[in-house]
Amino acid sequence: MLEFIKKEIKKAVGTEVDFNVSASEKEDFGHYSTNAAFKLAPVLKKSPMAVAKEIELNVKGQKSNVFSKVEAVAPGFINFWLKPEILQKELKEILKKKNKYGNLRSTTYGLRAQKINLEFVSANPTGPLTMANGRSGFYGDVLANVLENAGHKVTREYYINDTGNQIKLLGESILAVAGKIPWKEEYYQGDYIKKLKDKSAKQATTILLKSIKASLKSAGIKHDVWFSEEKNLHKKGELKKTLQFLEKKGLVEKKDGALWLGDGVLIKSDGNPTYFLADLAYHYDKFLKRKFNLAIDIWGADHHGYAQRMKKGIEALGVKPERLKILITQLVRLVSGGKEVKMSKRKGEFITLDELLKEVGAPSSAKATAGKDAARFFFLMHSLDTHMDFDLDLAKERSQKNPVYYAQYAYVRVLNILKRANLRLTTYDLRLLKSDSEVKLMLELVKLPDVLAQTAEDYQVHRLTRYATELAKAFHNFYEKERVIGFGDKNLEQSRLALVSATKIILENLFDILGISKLKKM
RNA sequence: CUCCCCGUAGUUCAACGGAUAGAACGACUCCCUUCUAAGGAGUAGAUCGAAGUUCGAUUCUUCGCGGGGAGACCA
Repeated sequence: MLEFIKKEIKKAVGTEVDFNVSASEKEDFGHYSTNAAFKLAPVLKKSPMAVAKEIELNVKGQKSNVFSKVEAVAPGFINFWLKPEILQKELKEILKKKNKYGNLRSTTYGLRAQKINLEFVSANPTGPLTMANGRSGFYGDVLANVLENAGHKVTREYYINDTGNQIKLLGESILAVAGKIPWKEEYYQGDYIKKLKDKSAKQATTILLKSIKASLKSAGIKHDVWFSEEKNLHKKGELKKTLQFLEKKGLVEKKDGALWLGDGVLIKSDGNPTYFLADLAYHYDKFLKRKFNLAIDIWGADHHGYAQRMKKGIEALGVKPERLKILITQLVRLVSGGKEVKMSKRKGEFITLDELLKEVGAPSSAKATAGKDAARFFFLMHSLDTHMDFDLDLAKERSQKNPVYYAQYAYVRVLNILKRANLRLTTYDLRLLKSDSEVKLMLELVKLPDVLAQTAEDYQVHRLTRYATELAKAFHNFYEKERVIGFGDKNLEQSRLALVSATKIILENLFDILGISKLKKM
């Protein structure tokens, strides 16, 4: 819809200039508004208001005018009201395309389909998944959905660091907890280590990885590829190959008995490879062997300092650094009783993802997965840059008020109406839909493609949860104001049923992308 | 010491450089003989400070103040 309106306005603007169109938040500002006059004013050396007036006149003079009202407003905004036919036509489009509405593959958004590798979670198999892993897990899962919906080919990947120092430590920790070797400060603690007694490091890794997979499954987070550092890189000699590749290019230096690439060590003076080299080999694999156009890595803020080195590293591999996008998620702080509780994986002090899902679940619900939706929505509401404060007690208390239920309840209401209705969507006349709440609902419904397109561009996934709340609000409002079934007017009833059907479609498409359950009853 | 992120209603968070800064929860008023009140209508309530750029700054720049995170031959 935005693109469509922009095109219309562009005709009236004439001059080539970059401007914005956005859906208005207030009724006074029309359905949509633009800042085109502000952008054009310096070019024409006129005041924004004068330019706005001119554009207003041009729009009004157009033959195929799609607006019922155009208004230039001080200091230079132009507000647009869509003709009802335009909205009605779009509503028909929803009813026709059904679950394909919002799918950008077939639209004019002009996105070039890319082969994308999205790597997320990738927690070391040295302990259970924590709730912080949940944050990047939910985010990555939904981002993948959004990118796929935009027509990209997405591989969801989990990189398993199943070799190296931390695995060695894990093995020693198990022995130390059992009293077989002396204790060291850096060892892992926690009950789960005790349960692993008599297991070798390798066995323990396998067991822990299994539990990680189980946690992700119950959280509804999907991965396509489980990439083992040990099997897919070390055993295949990929580190050596990558090192040779860099040496051939003359980029590797020897200093203090170690091999360096820039300011990063590739091979330690004891002859062992570093994580950096393994990571380079991994990205060599992503870009040069598997030929992804774009790799998106989601990392925790505790690794952000490493991003710069990684970018330089892949540049050394001959890959343009823009092809690697590193998204940093800020850490989740755990708060209890107003005080921060330090989480430490090593010390075994953390809240696992499993615990979170269990605690946040609504007690009234019989469904075991109830917490899944609440936790997912909670994390997805926040931008990745927020330093979230998470109070488990508060979360438990508030979980019943989680906005996810607000959205799901709207869906339940939709289903109830349709269940009771004698629905024959052949006789409806959308022109009958002109009350305030009906128009507002329509305006929300048609936003879906815009919201999805923007998110596929800027990765701001939290926009989707906001949209879900706004859409639900528009529907609840409509539900309250207008009766759909059995109020006497059969024609209007059919028209409203069409509107409700369209709402069902949009909610379903949105829930699918968010990974939220489509509850039939609440 | 250097670098990165953050600072917005009582609380948790939104706001491509745009209009009267939005939601949710909490507080306070109202609304269930009608498709589930897990709902609706309404009230009160906020940009850390100081300069600068701009027609316009929560947003950009600089400097403070406060919080979080980095700065290994760990991963």
